[in-house]
Amino acid sequence: MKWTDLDENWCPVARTLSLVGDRWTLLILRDCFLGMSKFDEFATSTGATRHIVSDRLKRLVEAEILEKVAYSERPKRFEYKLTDKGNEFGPALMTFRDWGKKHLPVRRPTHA
Amino acid sequence: MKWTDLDENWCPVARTLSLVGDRWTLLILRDCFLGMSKFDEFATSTGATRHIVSDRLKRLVEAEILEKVAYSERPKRFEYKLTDKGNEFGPALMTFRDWGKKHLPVRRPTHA
DNA sequence: TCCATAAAGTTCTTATTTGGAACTTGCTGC
DNA sequence: GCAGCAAGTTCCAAATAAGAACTTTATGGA
Repeated sequence: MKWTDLDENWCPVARTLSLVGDRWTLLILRDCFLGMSKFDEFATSTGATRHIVSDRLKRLVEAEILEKVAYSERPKRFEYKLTDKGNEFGPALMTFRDWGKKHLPVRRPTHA
Repeated sequence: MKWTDLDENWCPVARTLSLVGDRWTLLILRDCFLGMSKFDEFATSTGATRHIVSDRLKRLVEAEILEKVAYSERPKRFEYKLTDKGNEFGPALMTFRDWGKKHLPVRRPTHA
């Protein structure tokens, strides 16, 4: 079964997962909430390959979770901004954050 | 980059994703909250292959999100129960559910 | 002029994960 | 002793992801 097949599933959790249910997508969204908006920022911050970043941003724009807006003509440069729909996903990431903070503490500190 | 490399990441969202950040894992957890507990229930309900179900359950048990308990000796049969740690993940699934209900309505009704 | 750098992607090849189906094991009941 | 169930495992083919290099459009020097 392909995960895009979940998009008409009876369960709203499954439908949500069909769209954002993979780690790279969710990490990119986290970065959006941290204020990032550019392609290379996402690539560097998440550690995903440029290929993946490209693919996931495309999906997110298609789903109207992000909006692609030009911040420079010549050379054409774009940034990605959360739409209202995207912003409303914030609480979900906060539950992930809280659960992670409580149940998955870091053993060895990471230096920034 | 492999997603298990995220488990010591500075970001609690990333650490959470390293553990549960894929659609099958999250669907299995959804099923647990719906009261399911057996291998075949997960396989049927999620549509994941038995291979995947086996792998994900192993991970979840290892992470102490689920607990594998025998409900029958001879033949040995097991069920998977949410631990306290697992139960506390409930709010995350609820935010997914709520977001899905609001932003991803089903177009054509699925007949149960 | 020529070279370096930057952003935002795309392309390529190789490795890893999935998908799908069949097989296994230990028992129960007919 | 054959069929069926539950809980997996094994196998191979197909899909996805990883990693690095390349492209395009433009700016800032030396």
